[in-house]
Amino acid sequence: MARSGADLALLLLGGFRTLVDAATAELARRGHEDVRPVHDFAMRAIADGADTAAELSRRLSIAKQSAAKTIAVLEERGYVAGATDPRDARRKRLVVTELGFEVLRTGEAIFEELRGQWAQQIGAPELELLEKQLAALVGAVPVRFDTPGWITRDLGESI
Amino acid sequence: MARSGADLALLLLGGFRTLVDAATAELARRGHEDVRPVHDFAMRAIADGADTAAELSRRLSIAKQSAAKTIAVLEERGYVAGATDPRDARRKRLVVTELGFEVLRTGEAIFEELRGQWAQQIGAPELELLEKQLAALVGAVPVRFDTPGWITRDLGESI
DNA sequence: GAACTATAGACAGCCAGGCTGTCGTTCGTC
DNA sequence: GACGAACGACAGCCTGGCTGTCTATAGTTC
Repeated sequence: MARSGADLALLLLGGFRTLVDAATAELARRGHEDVRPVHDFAMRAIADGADTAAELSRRLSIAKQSAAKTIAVLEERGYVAGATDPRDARRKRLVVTELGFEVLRTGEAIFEELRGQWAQQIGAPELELLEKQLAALVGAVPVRFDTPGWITRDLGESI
Repeated sequence: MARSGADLALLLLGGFRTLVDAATAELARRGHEDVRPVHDFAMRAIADGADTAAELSRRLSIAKQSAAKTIAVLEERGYVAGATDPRDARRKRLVVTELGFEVLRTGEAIFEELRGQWAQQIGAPELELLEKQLAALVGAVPVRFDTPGWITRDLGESI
């Protein structure tokens, strides 16, 4: 029960953090301690066709340089591999490695479990309605990543 | 309509960001361009009795040093003033200045307006139910600030 | 085929907001 | 009076954003 609009914002943030914290912790427990939420989002985008730094930056609405930084981390940790495109020597085409896909699958499963817990608590139809209403309120506003570090840090820890 | 648990998390984050971005932008429009969400939260806590760096750090669940950093910014910008406690020379008692209170009031009004818009879109009873359900789901989990920078950055911009 | 423009990615460096570790000062208690 | 606890300050680190500048390559136009 929010007392004000600011509390509503905190509720939304709290809900997000609850999910993401739990997911990050569980993912770490299952052997992926070096994955943060941002990494999950980035890998999803890469797997989904954003296979160059420039494209990833557009997809996530972040600076090209920030995307390159994230990619460097993912490559270093073995979640993503890159090779120069034979048809365009400027591009470095990215692929998600098997290890990366494992993280994506595990993360998805964990989030699915968490969502199931929520559905149990308030009822599946109610949760669906809540999601529908939130989607309507959020509208076409895309989630961007030029936000404070603390959110993404938790993201990384939870996914 | 979320397709998965991860999408639910993104919806929550999106809702938060939508509110906070709008609030930060509006607050900047009304003359407070240097206030970020963290600052608002910190000022609320200070006004609410967390009037030393150590106490603020406990209230926000952040490191003492991080709290001190935030306080330094708030002091520098004139939103908070501090003086050594005459009864305990170790402590530096903080007070929110009139300028600080103005920001708090303005921020509150803006969030109230935004919440009103949401209530119009999905109906006031529905919004209240949504808040109630979210509160139940989030439970006793306090919002902590050791999260990725992008969330707090947006917070700062929006409140 | 040469010249021009657009795009990819790399390098350097900045900023915010977290963090740890260390330290001197002050308080309170024994 | 001595000792431990708590406060605040200083230095320095990390992450994940950012800008600016640079080179190489590609595509387009003359």
